[in-house]
Formats: sequence, structure tokens, C-alpha cells
Amino acid sequence: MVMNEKAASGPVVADPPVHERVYQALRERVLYGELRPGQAVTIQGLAAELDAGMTPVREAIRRMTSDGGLVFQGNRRVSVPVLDRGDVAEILFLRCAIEPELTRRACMAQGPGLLDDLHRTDAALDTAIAAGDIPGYLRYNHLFHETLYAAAGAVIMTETAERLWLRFGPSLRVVCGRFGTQNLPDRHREILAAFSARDAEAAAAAMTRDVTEGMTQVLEVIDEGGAPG
Amino acid sequence: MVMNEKAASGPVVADPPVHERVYQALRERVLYGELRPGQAVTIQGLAAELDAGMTPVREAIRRMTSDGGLVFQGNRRVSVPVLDRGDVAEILFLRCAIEPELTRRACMAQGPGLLDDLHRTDAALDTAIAAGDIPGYLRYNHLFHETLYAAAGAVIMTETAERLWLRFGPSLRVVCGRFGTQNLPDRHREILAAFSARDAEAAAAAMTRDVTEGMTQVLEVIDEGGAPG
DNA sequence: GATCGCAGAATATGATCAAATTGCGCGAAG
DNA sequence: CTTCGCGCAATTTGATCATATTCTGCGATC
Repeated sequence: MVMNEKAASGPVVADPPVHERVYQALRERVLYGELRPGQAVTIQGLAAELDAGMTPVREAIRRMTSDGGLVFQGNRRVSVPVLDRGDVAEILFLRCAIEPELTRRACMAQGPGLLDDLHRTDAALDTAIAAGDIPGYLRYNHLFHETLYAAAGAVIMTETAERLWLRFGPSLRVVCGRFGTQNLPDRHREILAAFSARDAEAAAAAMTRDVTEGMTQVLEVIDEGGAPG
Repeated sequence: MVMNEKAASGPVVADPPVHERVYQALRERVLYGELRPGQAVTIQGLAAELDAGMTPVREAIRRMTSDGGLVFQGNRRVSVPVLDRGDVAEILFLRCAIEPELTRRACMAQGPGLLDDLHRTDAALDTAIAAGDIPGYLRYNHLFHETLYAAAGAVIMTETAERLWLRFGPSLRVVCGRFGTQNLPDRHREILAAFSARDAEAAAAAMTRDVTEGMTQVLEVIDEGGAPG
């Protein structure tokens, strides 16, 4: 009768392997700017912090490095990437090629609950913006896009887009610190309106503006920062 | 005087770490179709084959998984991905968004030796095609594109494109086995002619054709193969 | 100012534990 | 009597850790 002894009742949720848990934790830290651009990341530091062995941490760092969320420094150190103007331009090009297309597909394929989910997330986002809650802004902003892209049903494109988010996450956190949450671009209402009307092209155009404005602000902070790093 | 005892004479080349060597070996196997779509990859198998410990192999597999060149199978096994029509369509879209742009940039920024290098690689490619040498075809075809993209000086876009190559490498090998090397698309001469004339748009257009024709053939093999896997 | 040495961190191994698949044997049905 | 199916156990493989080794970078000394 009883298959295993994970829990006496309730659904059996196999807890994920340690390397997966570490990767997710590391991903959040990169994505939501809890690590600053240029900051060094050490294996033993992460292992102590996340209460894990060195091997799973090592694996998580390799994945994140392949994702572009961390970079090898030539010697054996890894750190959070520091973007230059060219990097931002490349990311902008790629995002403008991918994310409007994902938006288009999501709009055309949208299922029943999607619009509600997006509205809820956007409401939480507005609350975070009003409160000047930077971590909240970063999380709900990402969640909005993530939810939308998942609805497109295009795993490879979505993965590719998510990887780009890892690259500019730490820099976006710096942008928030500089500009505050009030002055950040938010074309989400336009996107939601287009989704309601099932106007895929309008949604894609609004997404292009959202992406372009966000990347432009990252660029401004880089230029302002003086050093090309 | 002597920094270390790697070699009594000659340039001191710090040999790469084991996990890097393993990753490169794994990458070649995926990229050049030495592993078939669906084939299982085991940690201990690779470790034995490449004469390495489990930890470096593990790291290499994580990187390759993040690259899309291998996939988790839900249980803890990993295998070479099997593409369906939707996957190929996504890869086609992304390649058509990225690779012509890289071609454009490479054409405009082309330095002195580039055209010679590309001609040499293309000549080797033609030799491989004439001889029906499938591994040679796959290697020189990839090298042609790789050389071209490196000249664009766009690291993020190049990395993104290279990741896509890892996804369709094994399937491309199957295409070669089915169609032979003679009937594969080769728009390289058009690209080279456009480079000579420094006509970036013509080069980009030729690249779009090269990419589209290649992916179309992959699609045909998938459809022919019967099962959607 | 250059060199040697030390501390800290990363690399890599092998052992150990846990999980999953495979295959075998037993029993029941035809 | 043969065959199909189910369940248990053995083997294979993955996950994690503790530890030894190597390398890098910095600081003290000559």
C-alpha cells in the first residue's frame, strides 16, 4: 500500500537534489541583484552559506557560468559579470529578437487563466513600485515576463531569454538603486490591454518598448558610472 | 628563471583543468554527432572513457546540460536530446535572428586574414564533401561558421548561437547519414563572394539561406523518421 | 625591489550512501 | 504444460562528502 515513507499523508514531493537547490538559490541571487556586478563568488563561501558540500556548489556554479550569470576570471576565480556598452547592445538586440516573438505566441495561444495571473502579478508589481520596494520590483517584474513566456510554449526560446535575464540582473539592481522604482519603464499595462484584445502585434510592440527602455536605462548607468566596466 | 617544470623548453602552456578538458571532449562528441539523439550519457561511463574522476565529469555534464547539448531525463539520467518539429522551428527562428546579424557584423569588421581563413576552411569542407567524409563535413562546416562569428566581435551573440549548434549537432549527423554529404546545403561560396565585395546585406541573406536549408533538412528527417521524437 | 614562503582557495579523487532500473523467479491463468 | 504478469532483489548509476593535492596571491624578509 504505502509506497514509501516520505510523509504519512499528503502528496509525495521528492525534495530536489542539493545541487539543484543550490543552483536555484544562486540563480535568485544573480537574478535579483543580491550579488553586485564584479563581486567574487567562492565555492567554499557558497557552501558554508547554503549549508551544502563543495561538489553540489561546484556544479551549480558551472551551470551558472554556462548561463552567463557568472564568469570565469581566467585564474580560477569566478565573479558576477560587469557589462560594458557592447554587452548591453548585444543583449538588447537579442531580447528584441526573442521576447516580442514570445509575446506574440503567448498572446495568440493564451489560455483561460493567463490574463488573470498576469494582472495579479502586475498589481503586486505596482504595489512594490509605489513602496519603493526594489527586491519586490525585481521579482514581480521577472515573474511577469516569466509567466508570459511560459504561455508561449516555446521552451528553447524561453530558456534563451531567461539566460539573458541572468546577465543583466545584477546591473538592473544597480539601475533601481540609482533611479528608484518610480522611474523604471513599465509597459505592462499596454501589454495586458493588447492581450485582452488578442492583438498580438500590439503586444509585441509594447514588449519591444519595455525591453528597449529597460536596457537603455542600464546603458545610462554604465555611461554614468565612468569606467567602461 | 624557470617558472615551472611543465616542460624543459618551449612555451609554457598551462594545461587546462580536467573539467575543462572533459567539457571540450563532450562538446565535440555532441557537436559532431558522435552521440546519437536519445543516447544515454553516464557519468561513470564518461569518467572511465576519458580517464577522469567523477567530479570533473559531473561538472562538464552540468555545463553541457545548461547549454542544451544534453537533457535531464527527469529521473537522474541525462541523454542526448531528441528534437521534435517545434524544437527545430524554434532553433530556426533563433538562428535566423542571430546568425545573419553576426555575419553582417563580421563582414563589416572583417580584418586582414579572415577571408583567407574562411577560404581555406571552405576548401577543406569541399574536400570532405567530395570524399563523403561526414565527420570532416561536420567539423569544417562548424569551423567555417565559428571563424566567421568570432570575427563579429560579439561574444554574447556568438555564445548564444554556439549553444544552438549543440542542440542540433546530433540531429545534423543523422541528416548526413540519410542524405549524404553531397546533397547538403552549402551557401558558403555566396557568403565568401559577399565578403569579398564587403556587401554585408548579401552575406546576411546568404547566411539566412544556409541556415534555413540546413534546418529544413533536419525537419525532413524528423518527419521521415515517423515518431515525433 | 625582488624572492621566498605561507595561507587560503580551487581542483580532483575515491569512498560511501541512496535511488532506479533491470532481470529473475514464483505463481496464476489459459 | 506453457505463458504471462507481478513483485522482489541485485546490479548499475547517481549524489554527496571528506580529504589530499595543487595553485594563486599576498606579505614578510633579505
